[in-house]
Formats: sequence, C-alpha cells, structure tokens
Amino acid sequence: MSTQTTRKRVRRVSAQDEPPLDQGALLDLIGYNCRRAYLDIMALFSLRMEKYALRPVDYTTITLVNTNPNITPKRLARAINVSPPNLGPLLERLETRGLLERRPNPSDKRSQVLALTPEGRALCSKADKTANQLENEATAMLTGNERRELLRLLQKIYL
Amino acid sequence: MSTQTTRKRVRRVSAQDEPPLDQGALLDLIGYNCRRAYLDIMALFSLRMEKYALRPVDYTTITLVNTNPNITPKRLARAINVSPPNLGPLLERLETRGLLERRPNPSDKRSQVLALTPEGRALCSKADKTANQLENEATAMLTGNERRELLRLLQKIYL
DNA sequence: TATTGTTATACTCTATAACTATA
DNA sequence: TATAGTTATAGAGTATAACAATA
Repeated sequence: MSTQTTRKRVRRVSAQDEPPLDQGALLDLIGYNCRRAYLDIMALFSLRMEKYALRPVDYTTITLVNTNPNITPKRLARAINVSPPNLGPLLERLETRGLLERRPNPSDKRSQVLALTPEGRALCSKADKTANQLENEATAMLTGNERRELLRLLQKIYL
Repeated sequence: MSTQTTRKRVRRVSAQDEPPLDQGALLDLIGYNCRRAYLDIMALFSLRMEKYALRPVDYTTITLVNTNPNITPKRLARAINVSPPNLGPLLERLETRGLLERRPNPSDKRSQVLALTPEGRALCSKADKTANQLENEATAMLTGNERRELLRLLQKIYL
C-alpha cells in the first residue's frame, strides 16, 4: 500500500477493511459531486416511496400535473425530460392506477389535457410530505441555512 | 467509422411561446435540484468530451485508475457504482484503445490490478483540463466562493 | 404543410444468476 | 466454503422514424 493513510471517517463506500480510494480531481467537479449527492438522496427516496409505488419520474409527474392542471403531455414531456413516445406508457400506468386523467383538449382535438383525480391529489399530498421528510433525513448534516444556500446555488446553475 | 454527432438540445429556454411551468414543491427538494444542475453540466460535458470519446463513466474510470494505480476491478466497480459484470466490457474498451492495462495480481491469481498506459495518462491529463474548463463554463454564474461553498455542501451530504 | 400523440424499434444502462479459477 | 472476474441474459431507461388525426 502507498502513502495514503488519511484514515478519514469511512461512511458508505468502502467495505470491510478496504482503504478508502483517492477520488483525486473528481472531488473538485461540481457535476461529479451533484451526482454523488443525488444518488445518496435517491437511495432513500426509493426506500421511502416504495409504499406508494412511485418512481422518481412518477412523483415528478404527478407533482407537476398537480401544480399545473390541464397541462398537455407535450409540455409535460419537455419538463420532465421524457420523450413523447416514452411518456405514453408512463401516463397510461398512472391513469390505470386511477391517479391521473387524460381528457381531450376542447380547443385542439389533436391534443389532451392532464389532471389528477381526487385519489391522485391525495396521493400527491402524502408523497410530498414523505419527500420532504426523506430529504430532511438525507441532508440532516446540513443546517437550515446551509440547506437554503445549497438550493440557491444549485438553482443558480440551471434556472 | 460512425462518428455520430448527437445534437444535444439546449435547455433553460422554454420552447417557443410557452409559458414556463410551475415546478411547485420540487424546487424545495435538494435531490431534484442536484439532478437538474447535474443534467445541465453533463450536457456540456458530453459536448466537450466528444473529441476524446469519453463518456462520464470512462472519464471517472481513467481518473480513478490514474490516482489509484494498481487498484483492483472489484474496488473500482464499487467506487464508480458499476456492477462487476458491467465493468468487464468497460475496461475491455479502454484496454483496446490502449489507455489502460489489466495485469494479473501477483499476490492473488484470481484478481487483477489496473494501471493507465502512458497514452492513458496523457489522455487523462488532457481530459482533466477539459473537465475543469467545461465546469467553469457551466457554472460561470457562480463566484469562486459560491463554487467552493457548493462543493463543500454537496460533499457534506455524501462523504 | 406542421403538430399531437402513438406505434414500433433499437440502443444503452443496469441488475442478477451461474460459471471458472483460484483462495 | 468464499472470492474475483466472466458469461449470459433480462429488464429498465432512452432515442428516433414513421404513422394517423387534426390544425
């Protein structure tokens, strides 16, 4: 073994008696760090959202339809980064579960408008609470100010 | 020789005359914001790294092997979140390109040790520079202090 | 002619079980 | 019996072309 003996407090990555590996230049990249933090949070997301059978994309979808009633599939597809052909089956599943309705657009017979059913709104409300709880849990090492600052900086990048 | 240029779509601009949609509760979620920022940065990553034919996972791999010479595939697989069966073809490609070597582990004939070739180290060095440039470009709206603070907060979550 | 949503399809990514050769 | 790496395979996730109905 070489000279790396910094013996940091090993959290999740290294198993057994493995020395932690040097992440080198990666630690200076925002993209890399965003992904690592994202994966950690999403691991907990999957766990906590399992009881609702909601994948991340499902949760994003019902939340967006909830706050943007009568949105068209076209706009939704762009918003959640799903191509129109792939959005079909996603909406189909949510509709089959009785959470979402696709109705013909009165002003354009080609398109549709989306809305949550009462069941969909109820589930969305519960899922929102769970999402906030799990986020607080996954980011419990941050103070309130740090959490708000992190949100601000991330949004500065993409918004 | 199929040099396929994937014309990545630039986001951030709502298409045509569409009103921007309300992201609602999502904007308060660190996970959601990490993903959005990550996708923005990675769009530029794909563009700038195209000339090296390095996908994100390829870049992470050669960087990690570079800073951790003689690492085993097992440890590497855990570090980059790739299952051992899926790591094989990845290393095979890098080896075929003459960037990486898999050598038998002298102390355990079951396993191997990985190292970059001189060509691999040269490419890694260039890719590192490009990665830093593209990151600075993608996060140009942040001040130096904001950038360092963002790194600190993200690492606080997963490290 | 252009657009919405759908169908069909293919390509990538990821996950799992079973195999081999060592230990 | 356990482990490192491989093989085979299946399932997600994602991308594009072509089509029908409508504008």
